[in-house]
Amino acid sequence: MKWKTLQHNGILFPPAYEAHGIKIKIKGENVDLNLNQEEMAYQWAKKKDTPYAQDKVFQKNFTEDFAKTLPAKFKNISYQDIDFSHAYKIVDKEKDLREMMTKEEKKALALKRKELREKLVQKYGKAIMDGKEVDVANYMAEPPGIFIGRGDHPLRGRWKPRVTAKDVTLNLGKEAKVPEGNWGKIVHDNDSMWLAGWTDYLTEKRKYVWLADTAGLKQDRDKAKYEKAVKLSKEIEKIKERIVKDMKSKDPKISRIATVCYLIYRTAMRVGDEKDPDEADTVGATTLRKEHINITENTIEFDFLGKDSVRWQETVKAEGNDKQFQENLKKLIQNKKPKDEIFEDITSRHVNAYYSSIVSGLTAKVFRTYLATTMVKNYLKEHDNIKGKTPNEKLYHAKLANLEAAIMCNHKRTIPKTYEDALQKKRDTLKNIAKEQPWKKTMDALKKAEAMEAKTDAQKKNKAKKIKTLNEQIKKQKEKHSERAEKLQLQIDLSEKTKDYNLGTSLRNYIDPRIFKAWTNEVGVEWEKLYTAALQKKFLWVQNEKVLWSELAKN
DNA sequence: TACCGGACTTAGGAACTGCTCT
DNA sequence: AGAGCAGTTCCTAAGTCCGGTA
Repeated sequence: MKWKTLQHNGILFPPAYEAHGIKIKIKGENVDLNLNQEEMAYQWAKKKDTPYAQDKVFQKNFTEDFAKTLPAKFKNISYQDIDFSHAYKIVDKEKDLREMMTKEEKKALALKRKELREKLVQKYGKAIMDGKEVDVANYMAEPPGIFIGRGDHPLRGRWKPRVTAKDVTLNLGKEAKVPEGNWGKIVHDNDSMWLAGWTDYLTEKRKYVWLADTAGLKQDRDKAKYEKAVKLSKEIEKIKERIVKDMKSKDPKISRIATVCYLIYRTAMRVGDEKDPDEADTVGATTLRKEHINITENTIEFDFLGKDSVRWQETVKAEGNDKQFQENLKKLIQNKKPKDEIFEDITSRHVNAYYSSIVSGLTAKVFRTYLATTMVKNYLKEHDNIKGKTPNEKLYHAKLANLEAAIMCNHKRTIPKTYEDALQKKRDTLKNIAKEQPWKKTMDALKKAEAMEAKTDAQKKNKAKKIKTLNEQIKKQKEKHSERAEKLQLQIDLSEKTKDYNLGTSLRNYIDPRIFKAWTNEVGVEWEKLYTAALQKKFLWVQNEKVLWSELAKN
């Protein structure tokens, strides 16, 4: 049971589509559009300048769904048959109007948006769970639109229809007042955390409305996740021994399971669950195929598409226990074809059953938490001559630790289009800063003061005072100048190092926040400088933890 | 064991905000 | 003061894990 009482105001639906008077032609013939069809055309037009619009599968999928809504004679049209030029014109015009708006108009519009949002949050953004007010995360139903998957998703370009109240199930306490609306179903499932849910027409996946990270229930679970990783770290030697032993097992199935488990422990790879055929072809540890690995004399090379079709390229040097691992892999792929799964009949269930037989509650994903957290802890431990450094250097240092975790978890990002230009600009600015001498004027004043004639005691005193003040001023100016240069230099360095890595995901989901909490306390830098306002709220539970770096650093 | 589907966590990129530098 | 952009939040897709049923 997760709660006793639960009250909320249901969910909000996106506004109905407003007609723009879009006209289209199919094979040269004018075709009238109803509101739904026009909405589809409008959404397509909004995508026209993105790479999606050039994607053949995207075009074909959209055209098919669009054709389904049209008269029978258009059933078999192809993308090239449709003339969207009027829709494109309308979208361009809207964009122009937005850009032509004056500062004041933009500001007024932003303010209006903000006010509306605040009003809606008042009504839908709060729930009362067990007598306490808690924030709701996503209280709005997903708007209709063109499905954009990641990688080669077979459904990309298809139309995701509008969700209405009758599609939605609300989860409320028995005592709660049912919010007004034509809801599909009301349930009182106090074993669940969701407030509302519906099944997505297109993907046939269940969608949910959840509480925000700030809710007590969420905080407890987040802490429990990191506690699991702590438990794993305490038992890691035992686990490793068992896996290494079982990799040599005579029972081929046990050996296979142990080999996948070693892979996960060694690389922080995801376990790799079963997938639907109408999803992008991505893999994890248990679903790796022969074509994804290459074994050389003393390495194992991995190259495959993982979650979100992010490429995972890694070379594992086979040393120590890795030798057995390498041997097992070699044997496993021996008589297989490139498309064959390396671990054949092994699934995530086998892996998790095996792990939890060693440590209760242990599953594959805990390894990613454990490995990312350990990475950060060890990096900070090994680079501990930091206390005398500036706050900028300390934070830079923490971010390098964060980067280690991101690399471990393979949190890659596409390099931003403006990356090179932005970096060059920073380099140029740094060069200019080096040339600047903002203390020069003060220096001149100092020289003048020094040359000043002073006869009486009062004059001498006055002169000395002036010289002292100017010297102090110069010192301050120089400090400020060098700090500015230092800050920019560190920024440049970090942006080069994190070029294609995304630090946010590991910070949010994998690194035990108590590590950075203890470390920032230890070295005297603000914890808040590492975590955004939203993350500070997510990790509110950390505030009640007594964490000492000296204790954490012991193991 | 195979398969299905529900519940919950993790994920990258788009959209937006607000801060810094000129 | 205003532009430009870095940092942050939002969005929702895509995973993990597990219970249930045949």
